[in-house]
Amino acid sequence: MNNKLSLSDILALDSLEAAPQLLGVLISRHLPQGLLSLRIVETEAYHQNDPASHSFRGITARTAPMFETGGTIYVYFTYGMHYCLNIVTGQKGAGEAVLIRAAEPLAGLEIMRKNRNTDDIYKLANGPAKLTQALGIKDTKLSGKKLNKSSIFLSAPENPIIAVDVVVARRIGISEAAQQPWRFYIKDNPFVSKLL
DNA sequence: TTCCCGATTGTA
DNA sequence: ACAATCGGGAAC
Repeated sequence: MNNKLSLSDILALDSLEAAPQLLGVLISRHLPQGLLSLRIVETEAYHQNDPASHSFRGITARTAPMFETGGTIYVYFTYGMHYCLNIVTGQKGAGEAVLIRAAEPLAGLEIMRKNRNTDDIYKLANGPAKLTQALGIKDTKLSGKKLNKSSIFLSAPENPIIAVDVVVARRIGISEAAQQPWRFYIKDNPFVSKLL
């Protein structure tokens, strides 16, 4: 792994390569109430040749953003009540994305506490739908928008994650048949979604 | 048009 | 362990 890659370089990678590289990267959102910022600590890779991926069956109205160029945002609605945020990676037409599963809150804590209705900092964004709640994402309007050209943007970390601190694990919430070790998280980080 | 189920979370 | 809750996509 190479931590000298720029963000745009990372977004151009295959999702399996990009997912671990996105650990430690800062994700932020500008809201009228203020700036929210978090450090990504857990990701999962999805790609077109992957039965568990929404892109597996091709382009639809919902999944079209997954087939856009790296840096596009893909937001989907699930379980009748939750939204999850993905960062599309790779080339246009590839159908790849990285699900942001958990992050460490850095700025805008009071706004996130209000959005999540909890004071526990460890529970603000330790799950994909908790993260979107913390960020105030309540619909799929951001899906198809570009990072850094919308309210959501990424920025390089001051202290990049080193490869030895990245743990590889099975994805969560995926049927057994499609299980693959395509989840990545920062070792011993207390803001990850689960301890397995 | 009908039916099944999910890249989850909070509560019992 | 399980209900909540509804849109997407496959099947009819």
